[in-house]
Amino acid sequence: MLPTSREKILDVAEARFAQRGYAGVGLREVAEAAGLGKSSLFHHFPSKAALYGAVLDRVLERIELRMNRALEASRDVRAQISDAVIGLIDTLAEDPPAARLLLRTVFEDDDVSPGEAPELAAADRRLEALIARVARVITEGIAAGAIRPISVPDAIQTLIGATVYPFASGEFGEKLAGEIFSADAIARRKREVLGLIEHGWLRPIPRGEMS
Amino acid sequence: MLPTSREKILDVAEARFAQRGYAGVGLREVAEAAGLGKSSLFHHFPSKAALYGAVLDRVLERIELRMNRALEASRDVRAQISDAVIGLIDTLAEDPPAARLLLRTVFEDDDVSPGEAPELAAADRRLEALIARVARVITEGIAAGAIRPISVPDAIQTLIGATVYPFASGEFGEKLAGEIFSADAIARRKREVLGLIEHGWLRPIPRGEMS
DNA sequence: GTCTATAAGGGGATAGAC
DNA sequence: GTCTATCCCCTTATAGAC
Repeated sequence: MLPTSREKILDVAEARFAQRGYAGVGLREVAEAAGLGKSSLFHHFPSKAALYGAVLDRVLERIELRMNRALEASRDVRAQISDAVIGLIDTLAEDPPAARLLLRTVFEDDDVSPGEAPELAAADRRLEALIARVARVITEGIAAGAIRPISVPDAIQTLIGATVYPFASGEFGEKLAGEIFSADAIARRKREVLGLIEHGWLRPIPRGEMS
Repeated sequence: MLPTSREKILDVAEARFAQRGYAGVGLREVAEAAGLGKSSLFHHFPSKAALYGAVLDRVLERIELRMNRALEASRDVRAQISDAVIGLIDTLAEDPPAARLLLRTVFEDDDVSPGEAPELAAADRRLEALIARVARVITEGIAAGAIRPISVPDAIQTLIGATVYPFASGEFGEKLAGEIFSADAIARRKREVLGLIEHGWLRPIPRGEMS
């Protein structure tokens, strides 16, 4: 079960783009790591932007698959959100370059704008649909009284920051909190986000101790 | 009060590095935007890494100044954390490229490792001291019973993700939640983070409604 | 302190042989 | 589908005139 040439290229490119960014990666480097000459890359992908788009769309597809499963269930809103967070964290943990690639993509909106390649436009649509779905669930949760009346877009931004960023934080994160992708760190991240959503950080003030 | 040549260069470089990243920015672009020829840049900064380090250290200095003021006060731990969050958000809001520059720096640990230039090493030390200070406050808060027994490093990662990332999210963030640096958006971000710390997202279940 | 000129190398992308 | 060779542009950095 050797990977096809195309998948091998995508694997290599995902790791390189995540580590060094769009501008920092040369196609020569990608091609040779995949066992090809530089020019042969252009037979599989017509441009650097198209390659990046294909890498990005594949990552988003994996996340979409897992999160949609959590959000499809017609259960309690709390459980939907919890499972979506768990699904997102698990996907990011199984594909270490993914988190950094996603955040880099957000930052590099010049080089990887949807107009640069059709693959980038496809990834853009996929992400937009996923976010719309999460927004709908939170909005319904507020309407049903299960969630405080928070700002939904701001809540989604917090969710991204609290789940995606730590898995993208590399050496900095490891120095701060130890191995990022260890089973323990993954479990701690789930507890951190779920606990924060449910209770916040502060300890409830026991009855009779109100000042 | 025209900026000195050095400060003008730093202003231009901060904006460019934040927008396109370390590898994506050419010194020619920076020099000409600052009104110099490319080679003249090397008179002020001996290398690209040194310039980046100077930019980064200046950003961290501003953040340190504001956060230390919030953390120095010998008040209630809750107030220290709230004021530190508010100070961090205000600093990021007053210096729009800062958030993106900081997160890019975390990601680009290859190009901007402390060994590349003394300015980068200085920035590294500054950041380390700031984080240690925040960690101390949270740890004391837990010991005093004001904060739930959370993992301190994970809490700091969440704090970074929930405060820095949204101000770095650029076009993506604007599409999701509107203008990032409007007074309203800044106020909403403060409410979001402080509310999350204090209560979480979920609505407390009213008495007698426990299932 | 700024400039021109140059060095030495890498970038993305294309043409055409095999 | 992979290769070699090539095009043209940009990169960091240095040398030396003014």
